[in-house]
Amino acid sequence: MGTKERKEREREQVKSQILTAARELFFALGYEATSIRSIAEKVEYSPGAIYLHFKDKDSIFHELQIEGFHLLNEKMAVLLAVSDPFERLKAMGRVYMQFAKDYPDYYDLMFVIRAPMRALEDDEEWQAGETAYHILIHVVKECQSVGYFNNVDPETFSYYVWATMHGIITLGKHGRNKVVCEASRNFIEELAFQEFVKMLEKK
Amino acid sequence: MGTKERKEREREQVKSQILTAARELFFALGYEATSIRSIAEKVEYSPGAIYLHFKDKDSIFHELQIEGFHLLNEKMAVLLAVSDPFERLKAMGRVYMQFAKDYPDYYDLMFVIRAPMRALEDDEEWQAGETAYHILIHVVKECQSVGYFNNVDPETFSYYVWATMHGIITLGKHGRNKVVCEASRNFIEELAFQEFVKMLEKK
DNA sequence: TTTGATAATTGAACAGTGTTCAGTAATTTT
DNA sequence: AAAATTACTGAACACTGTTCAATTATCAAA
Repeated sequence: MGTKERKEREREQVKSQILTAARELFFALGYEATSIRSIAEKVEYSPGAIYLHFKDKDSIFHELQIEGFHLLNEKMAVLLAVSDPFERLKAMGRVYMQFAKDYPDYYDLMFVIRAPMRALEDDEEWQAGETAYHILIHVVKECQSVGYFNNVDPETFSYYVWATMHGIITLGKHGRNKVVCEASRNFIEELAFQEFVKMLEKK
Repeated sequence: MGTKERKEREREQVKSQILTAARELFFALGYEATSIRSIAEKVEYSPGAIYLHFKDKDSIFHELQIEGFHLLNEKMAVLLAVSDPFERLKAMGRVYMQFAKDYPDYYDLMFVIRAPMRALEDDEEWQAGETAYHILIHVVKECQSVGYFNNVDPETFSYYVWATMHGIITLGKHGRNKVVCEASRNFIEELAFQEFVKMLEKK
């Protein structure tokens, strides 16, 4: 009697439907504006039914967050094609920036929005989130082995590199600074990135 | 017949009371958790009365945001005591970082939270927000005049410097990355800042 | 096939949010 | 004292996330 297995499958399917609806609404309306009720309506269930598959709103977006990390890791795969360590580091910056530009909502969920992060404490799934950072540390170490970044702790330096990229990505995005108008944002971010690369080259 | 002036004064006073209540609640509970109703209760008015003095919730926090900018500008005053341009630039970074640490809620309101920023579009009061950035550009130019940062556009470079500081400040704060646990956050941010300073020194 | 148990689903309710507005109360002017 | 102006209230609206008793559907055993 494989009815139990089938039920299990059906449950997974419903859960996946909810997740799909949540994803679409999230990309269209953002985190705050995506309500449980709107998700429920999209999958044609009652609001209460959502809570049969997810503990709360956060845990829905936690899954989307994990998706984001996996997607970022996939994007990082192109780095394998770059053999020179420093070139690879630069390419990594490019990929990271492009990811933030292509999926601003994922980026917010992963690195800006406070709420859903709680959910991934003491969680092995966080490995997905760690990976990119570990790759960064690895690449930095490789750079050191070919003469870059001497007399520097690779972990600290990696964190600094990450922070810089994060700053370039988020400074103009949130709280439109007027200093940089919407139109020229991409441009100045690109320039800031190039500035950063120039700095790295001289080390 | 100074009744009109008195009424005006009374209105200002009530507005200031509301602002004070909002500020206290905001620092105690954060932006989201500070409700119009809780503000109203604190000043012993009905919720509707708030809207006699402020257009909406955003415009209340807009005023607090301006406060934050003014406070930051005040903190920047110590820079006048530093004569060497590069030392002044470093001190500016320190002040900015300390401000973010001392008043994290102000910082969020000013540079992270999306919502209240809308309110200060086409607003002369934004000058308060511009000031610090203009000081930064000025200091960078001074640094250039004594041999630092050659062959670099000062505005772009300033933006890059700002973005780096912003990144160092915000990366660990939002979405506790687990990569850096709560306890060691201050430490790694300090190290990242020092790393940045080292980079700048070599330019 | 009917019964009893189990699982799935609902929809109303709770306590909260920002915001509006008709109605009331206080104040000032005539 | 009456009229006009201003200040203020509090109920209501349309939302939010979340819970839970009641209902319905599904399935295993008799």
